[in-house]
Amino acid sequence: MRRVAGSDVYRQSDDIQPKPQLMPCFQNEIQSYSSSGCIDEHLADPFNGDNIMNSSMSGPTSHKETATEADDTNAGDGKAKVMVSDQTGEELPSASMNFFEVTAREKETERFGEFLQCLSGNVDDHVESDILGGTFSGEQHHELFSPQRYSKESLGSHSKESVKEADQPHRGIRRHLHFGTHETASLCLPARQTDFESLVPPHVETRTISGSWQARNCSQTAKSWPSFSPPACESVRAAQNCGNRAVNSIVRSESMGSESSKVKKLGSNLHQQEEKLMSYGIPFLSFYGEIYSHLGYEQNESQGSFSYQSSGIIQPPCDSLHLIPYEQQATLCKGTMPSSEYADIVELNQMSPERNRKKAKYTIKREGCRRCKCKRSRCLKLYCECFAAGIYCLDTCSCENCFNKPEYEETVLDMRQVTETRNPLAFAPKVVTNATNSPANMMEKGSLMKPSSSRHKKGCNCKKSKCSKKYCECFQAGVGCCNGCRCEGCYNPYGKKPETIYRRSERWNNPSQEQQHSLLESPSDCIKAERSNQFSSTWEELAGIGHLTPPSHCLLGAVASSGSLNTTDCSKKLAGQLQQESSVLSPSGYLNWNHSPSSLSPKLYGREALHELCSDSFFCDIMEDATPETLKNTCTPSTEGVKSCSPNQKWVSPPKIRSHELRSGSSQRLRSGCKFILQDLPSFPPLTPYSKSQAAIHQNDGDHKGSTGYQ
DNA sequence: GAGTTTGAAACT
DNA sequence: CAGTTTCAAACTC
Repeated sequence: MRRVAGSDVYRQSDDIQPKPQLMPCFQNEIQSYSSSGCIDEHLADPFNGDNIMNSSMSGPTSHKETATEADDTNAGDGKAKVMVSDQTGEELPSASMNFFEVTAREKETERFGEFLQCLSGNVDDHVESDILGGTFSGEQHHELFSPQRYSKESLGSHSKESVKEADQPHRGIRRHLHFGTHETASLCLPARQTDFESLVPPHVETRTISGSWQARNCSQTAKSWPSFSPPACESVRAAQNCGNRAVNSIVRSESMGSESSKVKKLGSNLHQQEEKLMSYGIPFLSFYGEIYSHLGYEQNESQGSFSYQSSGIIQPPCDSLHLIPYEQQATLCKGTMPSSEYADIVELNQMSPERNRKKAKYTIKREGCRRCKCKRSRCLKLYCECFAAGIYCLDTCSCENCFNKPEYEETVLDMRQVTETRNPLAFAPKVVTNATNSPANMMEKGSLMKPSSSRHKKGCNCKKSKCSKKYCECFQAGVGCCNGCRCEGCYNPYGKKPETIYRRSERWNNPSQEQQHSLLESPSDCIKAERSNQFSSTWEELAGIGHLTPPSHCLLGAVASSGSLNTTDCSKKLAGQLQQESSVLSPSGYLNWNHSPSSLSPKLYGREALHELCSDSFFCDIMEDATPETLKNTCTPSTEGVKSCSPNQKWVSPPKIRSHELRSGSSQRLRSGCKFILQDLPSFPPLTPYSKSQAAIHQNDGDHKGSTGYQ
């Protein structure tokens, strides 16, 4: 019997019923200002119920109808029940929604004025007074520690609070800043986007913020929402987006036009305020990031450069889709080119003029219509490109019964959690990129943006497409197939799957390994043996460092990569060594960290995750070219040129480690793995200055000792 | 635009 | 963990 369409979604998430949230989203506003070109519109535009409904219920799907219905209802009694029906006509549990009432709207407008005031220089007053004054009440404290509740309240009950707090002018903002102040102490950034959204009054769309949940999550430690590595943090995809930007720059420059100066101005102001906020540990990134990304785009695209001019606090938005405003998601999504659209562009440059034209037409066509078209998944499963990418669906999507919208934030978050429970790396970047790519490498194989050493994290499993069509994830991502792929008859133009597994094993330069492999009869045996050997350890040992900030994450990754170490002791030793090495690798203390901190939450990462993270493609193939010369010269014996453990190799590791490694047949592989992890994890934008980060780590260590951090 | 193919994701 | 089903994108016509 055929299952009722979409029923699984509800089965899975009985508690995850769509929870329409009425707070209009800033992101939508950004989206609209971009098109209209003026952010001031939002500031000046008084509360507009229609807008709210339209924005919160926007979408090409049935929600629009729902919105209309709700709006009508709203006109009657100020409340609306949104009945969301799925395809089968089955009525979803409705969510009763309290809409903002007129007085509340006015107050919210006032609050937004305060918000703006904060942005223009008074933020620290609020924060400081709270910090110094110790104004945490028990209730507030509870709220701070109850993201779930807070999240609901921040939206569902926001209107009530608006009224209730109407005569407490600063409370709204201050209360939310408490979050930040508290975090200053605990370094637990808000676990929900709504926490930060709450900084923005309801009539200001926070969709930019909420839509970039991944952005904020990137700034979070592992304690917070676990899912973030979305393409948001997907450096490769971001790189593709950079490519997209090149294509879309004209569009954007036209759409933004003279308004860019306003955005710049606001961005500048925000930058200043962010620095203040950041000094208190308040995550201002999301909001700022959106603005900044606008600036970045404009600046760099006009210069024809893909590089970003960092503020010094935030790394190039180019590195992460999450920093791309919702509007720009739309723009990008017009060519969302999840993976290889950019490759199409690259391809354009290489093709004959005639084919170029044809391809260009194709690309443009795709740019105009690209987004998901989900019908049954409600955009809450990985089938959905948007969901999988960690972004909300846009109006440009053609999906039906879409719940991947800011107004269903909790549903989305819950589903992400469910998805991550199933596969902790579900939202991790599908393509891992060598962080050390030189421009030359970037140009290699005709790929402008796609480093030659990029590999699909998991590898494809193509049977019929020969990896030469977009059915193939590797091809789609514009990367070559690797040993991690299980494809058959690979003909990936970006790089065929290496012929034998054994050849790869030689790279480990481990005599014992080679010997071991020589005993294996088939490639599959090699795979199994190698994998089991490589990844026999688990991350349980590492549970204590899951919430550490990048440098420690690096260590975590490095240790994790040392899968062949089977004893905790060894891991500890290695950790010690790696800690030293890490300082070499990244003087700044910011090691490239590709996966979201939350994604690396030890609780979620078991053997499987480790296995996946350290998949062959992730590990083996890139290793050679992933290692920078400095490392090769110092502690990397794992080049082709060094077939075995050379006594002449100069190791930078402490003698005790070396002695251990000399005893260990997998020492070199370990090192290689470690280096690889350290190097290849895509850049994770340092969200705070190093000094702050270090202080944070220090503080965090104290605060979180004995805690796995993740909840 | 409809129908088919394909392979990932989800499910059993 | 393997086999099956579901799903949506990619592709073809």
